[in-house]
Amino acid sequence: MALKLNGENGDASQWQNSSMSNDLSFLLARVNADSIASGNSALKRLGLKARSYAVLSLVCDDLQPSQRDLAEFLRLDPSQVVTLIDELEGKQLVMRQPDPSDRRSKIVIPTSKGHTLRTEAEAAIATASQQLSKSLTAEQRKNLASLLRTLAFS
Amino acid sequence: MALKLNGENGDASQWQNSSMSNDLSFLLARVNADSIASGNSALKRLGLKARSYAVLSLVCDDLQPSQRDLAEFLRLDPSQVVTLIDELEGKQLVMRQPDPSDRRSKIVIPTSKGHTLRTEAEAAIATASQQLSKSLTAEQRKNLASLLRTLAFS
DNA sequence: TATTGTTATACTCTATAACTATA
DNA sequence: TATAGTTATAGAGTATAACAATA
Repeated sequence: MALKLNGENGDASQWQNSSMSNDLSFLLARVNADSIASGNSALKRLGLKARSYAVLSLVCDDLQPSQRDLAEFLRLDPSQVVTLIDELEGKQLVMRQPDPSDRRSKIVIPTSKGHTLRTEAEAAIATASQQLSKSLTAEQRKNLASLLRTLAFS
Repeated sequence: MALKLNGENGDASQWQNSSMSNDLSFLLARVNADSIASGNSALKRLGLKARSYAVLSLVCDDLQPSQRDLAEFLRLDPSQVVTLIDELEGKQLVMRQPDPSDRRSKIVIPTSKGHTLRTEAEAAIATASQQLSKSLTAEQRKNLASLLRTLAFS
């Protein structure tokens, strides 16, 4: 074997010489893969995934988003949002409500059950996120979130 | 419509009040989605995608990885690596070479055509990455890469 | 005519199990 | 018995086009 790999992250000292370790898109992809895996794992017992948690969480803020709004914000196709809302509505976590000012559009609002589950899910995600970024100091974590937020909303 | 959205990133001032804008996993997912889209777009004319570029780039470093090594590093299933190497080999960008010390294993090495394309692809990705992170200063960009590297290799 | 939600569909990505050849 | 690569297959995720209702 050309490369000796140890542990779940392999032999970092070998790979850190690779050109990819300076590649922002690669680093994002790899860290995101780990993040989704840890998120899905943490949310499993609640019957949610990273994706459905994001929708539920957004709906539970007081933004009253339409399905279109959710699609744009979460970088999803509108048809995917249909499926996600179907799921959450089937579990009585959210409800579709026609927008009085535009009857084509449907506003998504949370149920009390949805609010409750969201609170639990938020805690589960916080723990998973803490675990994921345990190699960073609290300040570094804040800094990382701030930089990503700038990229996300620029 | 409950939320007014303008431009490709929507109305940031509205969404930045949402709970998700503090959620590391969400921020990673969204920025990664933009990164893959811009990467794929930049690589399209070269017949590559973000994924195949990562493999080619790694192979073009002098690490002589086995397919197993690539799978572990890129967080891919070994069967996915088969497909990726098949593609790259079909385009004569890389070659499979049996490992003399373990004939079960195959080392992947670049062709000169592979090296050439990798150089072009590297430039394309650099431009796309620059574009993606144009809202950050050079120092912030370095800082972001450093933080992500810590997470990726911790 | 354009847009929202919806459905259907196909395409990509990812995960699993089984097979072969080696160790 | 265990591991690397391979194959087949199914499941999840994503993208596209078309349709009904509404603007």
